Amino acid sequence: MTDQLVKPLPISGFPEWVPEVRLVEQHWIDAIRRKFERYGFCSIETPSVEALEVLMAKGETSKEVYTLRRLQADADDDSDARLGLHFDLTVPFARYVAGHLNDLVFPFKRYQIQRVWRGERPQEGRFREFTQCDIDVINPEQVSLQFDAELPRIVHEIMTELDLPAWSLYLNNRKILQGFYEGLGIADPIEAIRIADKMDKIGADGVGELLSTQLGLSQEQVSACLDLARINGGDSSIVDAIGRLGVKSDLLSEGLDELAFVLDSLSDLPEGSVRADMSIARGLDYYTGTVYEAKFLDWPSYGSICAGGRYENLAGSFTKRSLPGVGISIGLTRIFAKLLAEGLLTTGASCPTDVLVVLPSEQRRGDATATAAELRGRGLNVELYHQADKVGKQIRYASRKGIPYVWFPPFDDGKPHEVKDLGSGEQVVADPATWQRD
RNA sequence: GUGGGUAUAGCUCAGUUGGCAGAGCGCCUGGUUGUGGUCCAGGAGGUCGCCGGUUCAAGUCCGGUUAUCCACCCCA
Repeated sequence: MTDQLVKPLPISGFPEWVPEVRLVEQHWIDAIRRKFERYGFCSIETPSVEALEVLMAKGETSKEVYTLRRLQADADDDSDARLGLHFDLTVPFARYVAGHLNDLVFPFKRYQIQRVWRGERPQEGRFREFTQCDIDVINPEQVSLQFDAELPRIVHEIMTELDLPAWSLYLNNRKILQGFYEGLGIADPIEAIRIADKMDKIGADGVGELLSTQLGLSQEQVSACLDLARINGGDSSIVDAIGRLGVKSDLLSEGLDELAFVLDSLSDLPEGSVRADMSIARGLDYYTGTVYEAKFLDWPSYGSICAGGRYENLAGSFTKRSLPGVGISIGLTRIFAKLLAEGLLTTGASCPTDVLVVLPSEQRRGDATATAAELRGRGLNVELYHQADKVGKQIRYASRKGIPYVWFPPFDDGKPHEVKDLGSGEQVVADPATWQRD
């Protein structure tokens, strides 16, 4: 027992915002949601926890999963022990689809905006709790390649609407990488892909070094890999460039066809917003075709602000039906936090209130309450100042919260209502039944 | 998990070779009568992260511990 104060420290990696910042974040979420719905994606929400075996179904991410346990659980009670907080929205989505096969209409297009948790060391742009905005399309047997192009288009429209600093969406296709590496006779293409993905981090020399020391590749193989990784461009002409490297495999040409299709489909987007880049691989091993990764141009090492790709059978662990899909995720928290840190967010009011109704005196409370109610009835967000403080203090309250208008009910019988515009300082006679804000 | 930095007021930080705890911003009050922002005056607010050691004396030096930040790993 103690009556000492607990320091109200924020928890590292678990961001929270002051009201005026949160208001901006809510507007972002609204904009993202509207755009997802504009393309016909429907919303689902899955529980924050999944069975550990679901979370572990793909990849070995066990170390970053937070597990659930009651503080006072009996020693022999492990009923919750098999639950973990989800670390992304794709795996829960796959489980959801597999579990609701009979209730869903396919191709199933869903969006999901939820928090996820990862037990990693927090850093700039790296959080332990953050919000992802996912869209995925999933369909039995096959998903049209059109979706591979539609998803980046949606993301492009959202990022444009949010007016983000310069960014680019990088595109690749796992089939190209895997086919190319197999065509080179590399035994472990998956591991080679993983190493190649570090290109922007450790550079071509570093990647070459790892490829030769860890995978034992020959000098020719290494230089071929690096030649491939160096190829990038905004249109399908890069397909020819890759072809000129002289490696042949069926998988490779399949990947090249797909990539060319996606690039051609997006050719109307502004120059540079979508680029193919052979050094992009994505760490997650369930991607099998198109992969996406977006970054800020000014802060390339900040990490990806958006990522996704195509997977042939993500739900394979949950059902025998073949359920390929393609999806993309916007890293809302990562993007938002960066803009906040760079001072690039324009914040306004800290509350949604349009009008503060002044309480002139305790005797006038009835009038003031009625005035507030009338304004609310006309669709305005209105709060009544509940203490008969000095008028200056009441105005100051409105001013500090960013409330644009202060309403003065009559201070004496027979006097008119007045409304003050805090932006201009102007104060005019007004009728609560007809007043319109500018 | 590995390596390095930091820890002083609500926030951002100063604090000399060890000698009584500071600034800016923010907050509260006042500058008469029914009006915010600017300006002026006043005020509140700190076991100097925590535990131990050296010393007449520790925010300052030493050891430990915790938190935090950065890099690695990995990723939105």
